Amino acid sequence: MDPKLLKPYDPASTESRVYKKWEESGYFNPDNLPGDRKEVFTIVMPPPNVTGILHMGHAMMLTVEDIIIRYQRMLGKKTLWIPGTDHAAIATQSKVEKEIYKKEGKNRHDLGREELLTRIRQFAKESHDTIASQIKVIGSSCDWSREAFTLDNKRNLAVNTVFKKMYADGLIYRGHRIVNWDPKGQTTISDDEIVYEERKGILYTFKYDKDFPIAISTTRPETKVGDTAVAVHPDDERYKKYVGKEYDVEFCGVPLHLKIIADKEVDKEFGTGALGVTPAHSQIDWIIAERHDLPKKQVINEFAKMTVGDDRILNKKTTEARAVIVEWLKAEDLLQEEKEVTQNISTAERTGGIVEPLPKLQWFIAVNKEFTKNGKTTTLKKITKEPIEKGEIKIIPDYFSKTYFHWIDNLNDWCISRQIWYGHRIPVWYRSTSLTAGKDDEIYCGIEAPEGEGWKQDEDTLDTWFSSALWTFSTLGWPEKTKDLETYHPTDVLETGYEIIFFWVARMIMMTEYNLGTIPFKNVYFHGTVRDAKGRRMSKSLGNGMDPIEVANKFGMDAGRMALVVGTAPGTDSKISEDKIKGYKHFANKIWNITRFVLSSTTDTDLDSNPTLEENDEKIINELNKTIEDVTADLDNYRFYMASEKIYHYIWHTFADIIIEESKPILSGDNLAQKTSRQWTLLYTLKTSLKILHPFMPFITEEIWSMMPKENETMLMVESWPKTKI
RNA sequence: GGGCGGUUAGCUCAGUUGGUAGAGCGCAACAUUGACGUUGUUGAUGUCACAAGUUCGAAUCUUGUACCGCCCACCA
Repeated sequence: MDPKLLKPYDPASTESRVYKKWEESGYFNPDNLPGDRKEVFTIVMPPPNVTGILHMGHAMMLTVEDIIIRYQRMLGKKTLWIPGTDHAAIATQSKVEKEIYKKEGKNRHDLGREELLTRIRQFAKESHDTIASQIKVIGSSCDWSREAFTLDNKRNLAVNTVFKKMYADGLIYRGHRIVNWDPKGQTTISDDEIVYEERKGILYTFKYDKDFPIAISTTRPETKVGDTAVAVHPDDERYKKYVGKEYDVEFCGVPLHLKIIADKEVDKEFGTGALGVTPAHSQIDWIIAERHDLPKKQVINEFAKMTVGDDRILNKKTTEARAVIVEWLKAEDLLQEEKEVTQNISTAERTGGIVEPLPKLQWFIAVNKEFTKNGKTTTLKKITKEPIEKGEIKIIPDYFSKTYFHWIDNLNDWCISRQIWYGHRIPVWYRSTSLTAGKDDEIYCGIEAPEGEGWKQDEDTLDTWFSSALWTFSTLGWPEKTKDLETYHPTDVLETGYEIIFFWVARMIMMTEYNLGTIPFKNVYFHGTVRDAKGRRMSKSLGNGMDPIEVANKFGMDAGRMALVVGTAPGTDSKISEDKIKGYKHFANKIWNITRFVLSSTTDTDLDSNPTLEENDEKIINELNKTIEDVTADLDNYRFYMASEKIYHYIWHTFADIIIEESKPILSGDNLAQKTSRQWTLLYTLKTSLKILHPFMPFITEEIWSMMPKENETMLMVESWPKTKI
């Protein structure tokens, strides 16, 4: 018997050694797997952001994916799990910018584009290395030889290829529209990057001028200097007589020309039933202005400061200008009412800055524009929705399909250009000819820079989710026609958190359907959010985060993995505590001791001998078979939380508490037939238990496997999943 | 405002096609030192949120109510 078994199990010294052994075996790479494997099984890892270190949520994701891939590998499939990381454009750049500012007092413009990018790349590399080592600590059996990064050369080729194709199809366009501007991050963001925060605000009701006939209500009086109309509902009897009339007023020193218009968008019941139209600083007002051909006057700039007026408000921040204008309204006796209201304020997800709607020339993806695919007219919206509707892609748990449809139905064009430097630069070049000096009248979109003089590339980069949307096929070598792409795509399951269903899952489906005409994955499995023992989100500010590495050091990653999986149903948030993890550390110890008992009492037993089994032992084997069947069905149906619990329960409360206990008198007795039968049964049960536990607790099971009398030449990770027949 | 979940033992949660409830932790008592004290045995605790309905039978299906959580949304 292995001398290590005489001491308590020590995960710290075991786990890294076992991982190295797996890596050296080459079995993470499907090309090296033993046997003839016809069926293929693929997972592409959701790439963690290179903004820092992994947290327990990542650990949960990696654990579930590793369970799936290890199970499928043991089923005899050719399994590929591609690891990777995400450049996370805005998140990474703003993090590095912040650090540089803190240490050196310099901003991005002090450094310049190239220098900042050099610094960010350095940071990203370090972060990547940390993440890669963490992924290994968790035990992930992924193929490092195929590792990808969303911003490496191959992925850049994929991004540019897609951009060019969509541009040619008219699905990517440049347009002057109201976008979500983040004054803090100095960039546009997409609708999905907005986080609404409920705050108290004041709804002011006032008249622009003593002689103006209608009072309006707003929470942002400072934007009113940009008003070009007042809109009322066409059926509103109170205001009908004013429609079509035009007025000139001076509003806090700013001359305004206001037209009274009728538009059905206006809610008669809200406020005074009249809406001051600020085309340049409100999404809906922009649309109304388009309908009525109103001028769009921008009065707020990229720094959220006023660009009009006299020194009372000019160059003041919007909030300061608001106070000035309210004072002015009071002084002029124009203010009729101040009412406290709760409102949802838009903030930028990454920086927390209050989003300022601004009109800007940006790049968009047209989700409602028709195009032809396989001879059929369709839209991006349709091809994103169909695979779920038709059941080609199954979502687990399925109630998320409803959320998915709801999002698609309300989807607007996706703003993809970002005014930051770290990311895929937009593959578009501009040139002005001598005839139209100063105006870019020539545009070129291509994978490489165009020939000829005077071309200047677009300064902007792409939304990080653009490159992530290509992930299942860009990681397999697309646009090249690689063997990998042919073999491993579509992938089998996308395992990720439900919070990125729109950001990522939907866009992957959209981009894969558009570019490849196929689904990116057959199943989507959503894990829940990992929360602390009190149910709070883990965060830096609360200081309640848990480092997976510390968990591994303190309890062993096997224990951490079990704690992350047992009792955590898909789509449901779960709580984790040190107590829970500790319980599974005890479980690891239990298995260790079971092994010690079994191996020390079966030194002469040969599993190949197939002795005639006693009735009791037949029963034991039957019960084991029942467990295998249950666990297999659970794994096939993505019920990892149940499979893990059943195995735990079987090993501890059946194998150890019942089988081993009742074996003691048999083993020390003198009925040889009974004893031989029981020894065989014990060894068989141990061996089989290790197999079914392996996907969940890979380290300790592989370690014990190497101590088994005959098995030490092979590796458990490539053993076959137990069959119920003996 | 719209949508989606949840409400089961002190705590955390299971309960896959309807057959009068389970696990882990915790708690209580007892045992025991040759697999394991990171142990074993035994035990207690639940009108399965509430109401109505379908059914021979409902934690499980239907409808409604209450509370909690989450997501979405251009009422200024």
